[in-house]
Amino acid sequence: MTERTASKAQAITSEVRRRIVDREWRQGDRIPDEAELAVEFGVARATVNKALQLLAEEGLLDRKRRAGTHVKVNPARKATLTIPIVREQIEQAGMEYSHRVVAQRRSPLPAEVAARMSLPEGCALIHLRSVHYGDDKPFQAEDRWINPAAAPGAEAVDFQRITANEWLVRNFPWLRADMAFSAENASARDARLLETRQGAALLILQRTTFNDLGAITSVRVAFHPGYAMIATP
Amino acid sequence: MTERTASKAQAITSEVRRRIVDREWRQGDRIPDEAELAVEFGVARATVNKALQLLAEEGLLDRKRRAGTHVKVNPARKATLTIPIVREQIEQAGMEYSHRVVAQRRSPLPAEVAARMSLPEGCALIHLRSVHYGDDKPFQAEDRWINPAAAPGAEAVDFQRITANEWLVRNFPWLRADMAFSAENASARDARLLETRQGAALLILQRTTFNDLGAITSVRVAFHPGYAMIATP
DNA sequence: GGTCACTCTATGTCTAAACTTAATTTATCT
DNA sequence: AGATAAATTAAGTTTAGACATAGAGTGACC
Repeated sequence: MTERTASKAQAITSEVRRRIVDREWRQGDRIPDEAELAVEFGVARATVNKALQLLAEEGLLDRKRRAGTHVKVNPARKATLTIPIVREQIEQAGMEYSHRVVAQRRSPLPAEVAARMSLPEGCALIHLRSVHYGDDKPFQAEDRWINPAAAPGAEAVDFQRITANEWLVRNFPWLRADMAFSAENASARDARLLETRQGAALLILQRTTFNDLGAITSVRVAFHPGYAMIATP
Repeated sequence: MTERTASKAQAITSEVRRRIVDREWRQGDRIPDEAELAVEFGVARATVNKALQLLAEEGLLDRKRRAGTHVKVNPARKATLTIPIVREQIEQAGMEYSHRVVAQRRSPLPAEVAARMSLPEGCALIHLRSVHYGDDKPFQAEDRWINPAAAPGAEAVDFQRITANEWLVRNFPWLRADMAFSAENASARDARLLETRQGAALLILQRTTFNDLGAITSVRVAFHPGYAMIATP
């Protein structure tokens, strides 16, 4: 517990984590209860509680009333992905951002997208295809459907001036989102937009967001070949 | 605030989230301070604090001492990925799990992996290649390097009986992990192991874990074509 | 042996109060 | 005006105490 700037709760978190990593407390072991640890560390029980809840969220501990706190046997730990705004991501990498809207029109919703958005097939949404560039090299190609019923005002926006992502994120916070990563071989269109060869392996991010009015938008983002999405634990 | 089983803090979290989503509190707005909200909701300030900290972690609020709490302008929200144990994932999908160790031997570490593990190039680690099957269809192929210096006992384990992932996860909790998703065209070996065609787009998960003794393991997991990794917000 | 009700305990949650700290605002001085 | 110091504010953290609640353990009863 030799943290410097950390709070007491954080110091306890680190110390307990250390005991687990150093196997002083083995997988499956029951650890001392909050009251005992509070005495050991010389803090209030609420502080120990905060520390242990953190580790439970992290996936290292199992906590149950009356049964006590146990070190997880199979710590299925989590990784968090921060999905940044493309422009910020590119600018942060020291490149110059630009983007191009390839197509913007009202179109009937294809079945596959309709299912993801829980909307009837064929209903007319805004369909937007655009490419984002860093230093004029294609960075990602997005294929997006926007539901004006959940995002009123979307019809009137000029998505050449502000990207759809930015406009939506700034104006329509979502309540729920579905998200999935996969890989696809570049189609002829993907290859053309990303200036790569057809068949190249592309990382695909598929995301649909909802507010209380229904699906806001569903987007398929294709990253340029070789791109890696970093996750932090 | 009409939650049923929720705690007061959670009820406040939901209510504040609703006000943001419904744009009663717009992006950039300063919201009432903790003391005011405590009065409005009839709870202690600590309870409001807990609720707002949750929303700040969620990425919806910006909180600064003295400056107050503001609705984030660009809510760059996070998604969490739970990396499950393959066997559990396959069994949960109702399939029968099996796996095959393709190769297990001590080999000198290639430069690329050495860099990821912060170990000297050419130092001899355990190199393991295996394939995991669901109902005898290849599900993922892994290429793993294990550092016995950080995971003592690894040399003696029979990875045919227990998968490396399970053994490591059960015995060596990590402190830090690097993780990245990308897409690659299947190499001849990938194609053979995953029973697909060469060049098929594969989702690749690259992960390296560390404890206080250094890098434990570095693994490249190639998923079968078409696999999608789901993230929850 | 199995079922039921009861007890007990460790965690979950909340409160009121106090103190700490970062950051802004205001006042003061040059 | 500009720089510097002091006051103020809102969040951050901790505490002691209280009560709620899930769920494991116990024992009575059939």
